[in-house]
Amino acid sequence: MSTTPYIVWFRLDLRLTDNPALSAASKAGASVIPLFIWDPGEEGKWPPGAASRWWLHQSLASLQAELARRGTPLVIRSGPALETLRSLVHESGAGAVYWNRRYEPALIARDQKVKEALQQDGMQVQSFNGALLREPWEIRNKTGNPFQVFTPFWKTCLAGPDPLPPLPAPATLRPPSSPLSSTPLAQLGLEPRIHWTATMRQTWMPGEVGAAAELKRFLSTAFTSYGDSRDRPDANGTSRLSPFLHFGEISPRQVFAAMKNHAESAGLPASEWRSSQFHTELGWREFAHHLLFHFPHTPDSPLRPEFQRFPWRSNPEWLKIWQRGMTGYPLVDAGMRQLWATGWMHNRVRMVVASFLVKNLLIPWQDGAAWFWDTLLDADLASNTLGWQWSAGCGADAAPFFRIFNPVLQGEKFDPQGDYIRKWVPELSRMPARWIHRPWEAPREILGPCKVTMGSTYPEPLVTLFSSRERALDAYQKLKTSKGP
DNA sequence: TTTTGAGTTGTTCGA
DNA sequence: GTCGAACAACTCAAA
Repeated sequence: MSTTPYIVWFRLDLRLTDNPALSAASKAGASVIPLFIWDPGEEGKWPPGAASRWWLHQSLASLQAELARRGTPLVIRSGPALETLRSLVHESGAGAVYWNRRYEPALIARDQKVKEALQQDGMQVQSFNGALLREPWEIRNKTGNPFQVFTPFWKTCLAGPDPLPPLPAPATLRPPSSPLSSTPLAQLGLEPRIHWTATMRQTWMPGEVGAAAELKRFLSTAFTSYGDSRDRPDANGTSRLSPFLHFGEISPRQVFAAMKNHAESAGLPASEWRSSQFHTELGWREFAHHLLFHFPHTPDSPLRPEFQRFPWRSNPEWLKIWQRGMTGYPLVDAGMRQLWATGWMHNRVRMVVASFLVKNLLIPWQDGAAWFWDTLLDADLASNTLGWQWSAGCGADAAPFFRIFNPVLQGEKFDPQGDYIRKWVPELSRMPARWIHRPWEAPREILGPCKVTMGSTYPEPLVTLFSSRERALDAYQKLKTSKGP
């Protein structure tokens, strides 16, 4: 064992269980100094948005409490990472810095610089994989290139050995001999000044404990009703693990292992649970990171270069109407309002609102991605980029451009009773299921008693589905026929 | 080496 | 009402 303390630099791995950097440091160091550094400026164009900052605050509070319980207080500092690390090394006499990797392009570059500089200082520096089942550089197709199609990518991932079982939380953490100063969490200013987080507080319990509870809740349905109910925004059928996974309050290895155990104890054959729809969702998370790593320009630019020429039409007014959930299409509006109120939106509805923005309104997908980035609690650069490029048809293995969701049909199919609409668009709550997804077509004798006046209590549709669809297909046609750089 | 078939999440149209 | 075809283009792997 070393005679110096080891710094564990916490980033998007805010947990004690299955934390490779923490486990390694607690074995090797004389003591462990858990550190969190707040410097959003180092995250390039993608510092955490308002919703993410709220979650981060709660999650840090939870980590702080867990570490305090073990007698090893979390050190919180703000400022440039390298400078902060160097001064903490100076104060504490630490001999090593360990962390778990991040995959955002700006942070890969930052971490590389930090690593080299600290090594030149004579520090031992080591990074670990705490966020993915497979590292992006491990997976290649037969020609040695990164995959751009999901199915062969995931098949290749699964062909390798199973991920190692999750690490237990270190049994004991030895605190440094003298206390180190720490910035009070509140001073980071992560929580919004205006108080709009009441619903989020009721909906979520950020932190490692909350993550474990959410996983436990979900497991009982993961192999039975998930396949049927995951598409139903009117039911609580999804895993809701995305924010916990993003902040690393639970690792994909833990989820993988829990699913495996649960399936085996239920006597489910491996072939069956490995092809279960939720298991595949873990694959999409991996695929998103794979793509971001190999194609680092994709948060801003389309993966398919010809889409640079696509005739998007920026429209700040329409964008605002979409953001506020006032498009006149109930499913779109319900989704956008759910997002605003809770920091989360059902996956099926995310696809519908994205399709509506980029296809029916022809607004650049980057505008939608930016809004999701600011408002989603689970905002994740890899997943957000994949999702929007998939929706816009300009990404890897993307939806064909002509696949344009019809929000009315999607509503009638996946929210047949209209319960999701009633919850998030209360001005339509009296509408019968027959008309709730198409109120502008409802006869007067229905609207009246339901206290709905189109254009007054609820907006008229912003565009007509038919003509906006034609316009999108026409724009796409032009893209195909125009040849250019 | 070349060819072939399949590929997360849909809609519309016409038979 | 139901059903298949059309709606693109390209990646990837298997034949």
